Amino acid sequence: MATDTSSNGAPDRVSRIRNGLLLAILEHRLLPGTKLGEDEIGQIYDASRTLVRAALQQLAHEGIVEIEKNRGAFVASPSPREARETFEARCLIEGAIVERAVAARSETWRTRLDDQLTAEADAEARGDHRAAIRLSGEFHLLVAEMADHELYYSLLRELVARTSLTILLYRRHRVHFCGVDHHRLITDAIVSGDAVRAKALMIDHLKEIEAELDLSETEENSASLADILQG
Amino acid sequence: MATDTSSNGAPDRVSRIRNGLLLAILEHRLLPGTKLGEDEIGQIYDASRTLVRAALQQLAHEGIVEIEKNRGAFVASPSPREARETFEARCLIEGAIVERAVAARSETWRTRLDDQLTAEADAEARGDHRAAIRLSGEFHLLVAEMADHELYYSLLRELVARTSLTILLYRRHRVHFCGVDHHRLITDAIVSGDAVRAKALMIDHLKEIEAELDLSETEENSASLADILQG
DNA sequence: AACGCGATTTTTGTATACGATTAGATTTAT
DNA sequence: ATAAATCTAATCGTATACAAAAATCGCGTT
Repeated sequence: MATDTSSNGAPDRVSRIRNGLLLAILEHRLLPGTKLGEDEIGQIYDASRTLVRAALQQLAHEGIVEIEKNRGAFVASPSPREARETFEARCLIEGAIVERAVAARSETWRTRLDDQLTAEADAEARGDHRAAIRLSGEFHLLVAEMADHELYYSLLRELVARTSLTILLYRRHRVHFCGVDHHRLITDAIVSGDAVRAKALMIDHLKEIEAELDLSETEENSASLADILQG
Repeated sequence: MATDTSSNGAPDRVSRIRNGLLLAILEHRLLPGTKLGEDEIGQIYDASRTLVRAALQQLAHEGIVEIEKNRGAFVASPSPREARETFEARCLIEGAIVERAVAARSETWRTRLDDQLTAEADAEARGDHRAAIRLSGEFHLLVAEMADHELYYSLLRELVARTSLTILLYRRHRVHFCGVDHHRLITDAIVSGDAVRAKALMIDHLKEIEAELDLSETEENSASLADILQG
């Protein structure tokens, strides 16, 4: 399941840059709002600004990076509204995905899901938060891969990345139960063929993550600033 | 509801190129498979290849243009599989959209929907197929705008564009009932507040369009070519 | 010491140049 | 005459150069 644009084996240079940045964002090594200077990135990956720009524009279209005209690219900071919309879309799409995943269940997939859960548990057990947060997203993508629906898969990949940023910005408590146990339950329902239960569990799982966030409207800072200082 | 990337009033040059190409594709003036040479487009819009490339890459990410390495950009030709996935995704997303649209109904929106239907009927009446096909898609986008969900809106915009290409490639009969009457029924259900009926009508409408297409697997041309010539 | 203004430096936007790849035409050999 | 091979023209991939905008710093004023 290559993430490169062109499906030939050649991992073109812009995909290398894109994937490097994406991984750093997904693992929370690059935080929302971080400036992504073209020259700076170019030096790191030994590429010209032309290629860096292409990579940044791809990420911008995926909603993971924001480009401000004449100011440059930054790691995106989804607004509370965008966050809510992302979760709503995920419930909708992942609901459809699990139904398809149940239909596609097999021994092979059971093994892959098990391996995934093991990897997640391992990362959490040894306190590797960066791997844990990344693997947590990868579970959802694995289910999407099962569903054998290219469009749903690519949509979800973007949504998962945005969710990662959202959690970082809005979570209430420092630690976040990445939900390996939830993932376990969902997996059980899928492999046992219980589509209704699997769907319900998946949606509950997503809603629970959303509930752990504080998405109250901090109405666009600047506008409220006057009110706050007046009150 | 600007379609430009940067939401400031300045319609940057790459958006102009992008929108020009998109409109031509949506109105079926550019057909699937058409080569989109960088220099050629650059001369038309009086822009350098740098800007043209940016526009083409945007359209590629939206699935409306396909870029083949070292060969250039072409108007996309969705495969039957991609076509089916597009329709499935539209049913899912537009189902959610109409429910939200019903919740948002008002006199103002009733008027805008009416105007839209009038414009569609007009275009069909005077035989302006290009406008008709474009307006037909715009109806769905208007409902999405009602739903007040930025993410759903932008997803649907891509799906509608892909649908336009799909219809052109796979429709059975030359003429296609663009479905102003369907749109009328959906509108009635929305303004009357009948969410269940509106959703059912919308999904039926989409399934009917899909049913008018011939999406049988014509197995990837090249692979079958050998078989055909041997037989 | 704080603020505002202007020069300098950095960074982005766009065009263009050059090497690499592909497609098409012409030639050559079977 | 057909098919393979080679050459040529057109097109893409990438780097770089230059212009324009923004950010930074330093200076002088209050």
